[in-house]
Amino acid sequence: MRESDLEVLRELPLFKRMADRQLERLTRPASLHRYPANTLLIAEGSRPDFLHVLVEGCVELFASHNGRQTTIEIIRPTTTFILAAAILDQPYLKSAKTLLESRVLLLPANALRAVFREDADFAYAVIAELAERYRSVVKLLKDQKLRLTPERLANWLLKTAAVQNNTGSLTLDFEKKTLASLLGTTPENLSRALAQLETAGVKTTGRTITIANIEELRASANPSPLIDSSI
Amino acid sequence: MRESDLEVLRELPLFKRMADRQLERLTRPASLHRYPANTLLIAEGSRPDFLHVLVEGCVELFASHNGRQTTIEIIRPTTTFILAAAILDQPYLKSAKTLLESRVLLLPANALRAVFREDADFAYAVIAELAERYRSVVKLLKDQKLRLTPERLANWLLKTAAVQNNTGSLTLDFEKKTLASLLGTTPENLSRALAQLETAGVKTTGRTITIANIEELRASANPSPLIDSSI
DNA sequence: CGTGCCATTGACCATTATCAAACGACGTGG
DNA sequence: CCACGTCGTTTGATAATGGTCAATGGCACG
Repeated sequence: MRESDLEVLRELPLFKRMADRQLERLTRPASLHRYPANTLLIAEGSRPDFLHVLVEGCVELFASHNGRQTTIEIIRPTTTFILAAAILDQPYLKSAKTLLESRVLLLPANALRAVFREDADFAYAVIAELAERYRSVVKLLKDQKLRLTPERLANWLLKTAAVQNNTGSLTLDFEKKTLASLLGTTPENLSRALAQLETAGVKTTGRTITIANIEELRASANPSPLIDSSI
Repeated sequence: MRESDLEVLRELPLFKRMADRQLERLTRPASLHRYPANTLLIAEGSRPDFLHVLVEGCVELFASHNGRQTTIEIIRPTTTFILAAAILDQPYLKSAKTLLESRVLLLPANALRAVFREDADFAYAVIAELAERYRSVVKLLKDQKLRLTPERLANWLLKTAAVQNNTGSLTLDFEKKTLASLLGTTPENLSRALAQLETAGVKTTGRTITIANIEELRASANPSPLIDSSI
């Protein structure tokens, strides 16, 4: 592992306050990999050998059942993923694949489980991380059950535009069908939902979407901190 | 707090291995309450002062937005609820109300946060609990996004019948409209979904539902351990 | 310069929600 | 003990939402 990667790890809330000795114990057997876009990293149902940390790129978490498939989350650096499965040593509930060329750090799950039994600060960081993840999935479930597709889209646009820049424009760096699946709909209906939002000042040209008037869109999206906040 | 209630607490995975001294510190300021059915215990958006433990009865966790409302979970004894909010000291994402007369133990959230910083066993138990909760919400989200209403109902029936007894009959102890909301549909459509499952041997009389042939229902429900298992 | 896949559009169908009405269980008060 | 009202459930009719199928155009990549 390169020194610069170790620094990246140190920046994560999960590892920020960890004792040097413990961090070394975790990172010594770790390895950093580079994957091209559209590489399957994890297959739903398999056993978790590693905690994954996305260092660079973009990863989609998705699940399949009965011939259907849905996107659960899209992960950005720097984030750990599939923490719960690694901790419990239970089969992955989601598959993971790269959407862009990505660098991923693999930390052996057994080292992880050993370390947080000995490092109270780390144990607390894991608690905080899991609690936040829990809340974010609850928000996804509320979004799905309490909103119609155009509302989900409008709120997603507001959130994403706010993260990318604050000028009210955003650019997708993955396919629209992936966004459709994330929103719980089909590519066809995403197209229609985007067309429908034109009346609220949303203009789509290829992968770039501009929001003419953020306040106007916000009024129709009706965002709620109990569904849309990142915390 | 009565001695018998303390024993109940000790049975929970969360408190099983906790040091006596720490448990006492947590339970000294705790209080046990009895609530009639249909009592609001927690309002979405408010601040978490207590970790709740359902000791007896039945509690519904639900969320509202934009005039809509949906049930997230139905909790049975003995279970803690709204753990993540209490740990992070963040606003509740869900409301909670009793569906039956219930007894609920309230543990002050600040005592909770103090204790798991000092008791490694407890910290680990919290980690395991949160990881399991996280996985169970992911399963709910998959259920919602990957299945149609009759499939969700069929799988819910199989799970619930297995928990209640193994004879293939089950009795609801709450209203059908609550089940409808849990399944992400309306009472009208739940009625129709139940009628539809009659062809698979499901017979509804009032609040009692009998499954003539479990294997036949299972074939049409297509359950998956990655969505339906309780672990 | 094809070939293949994504995105869009239109037509159609499936699923689900809403509205309305009727029925029945339950509890209250006469 | 019965009449009545309330509310949950069911059923039917209708509307809205979303999914599927098919066709087209565009763009990237070989």
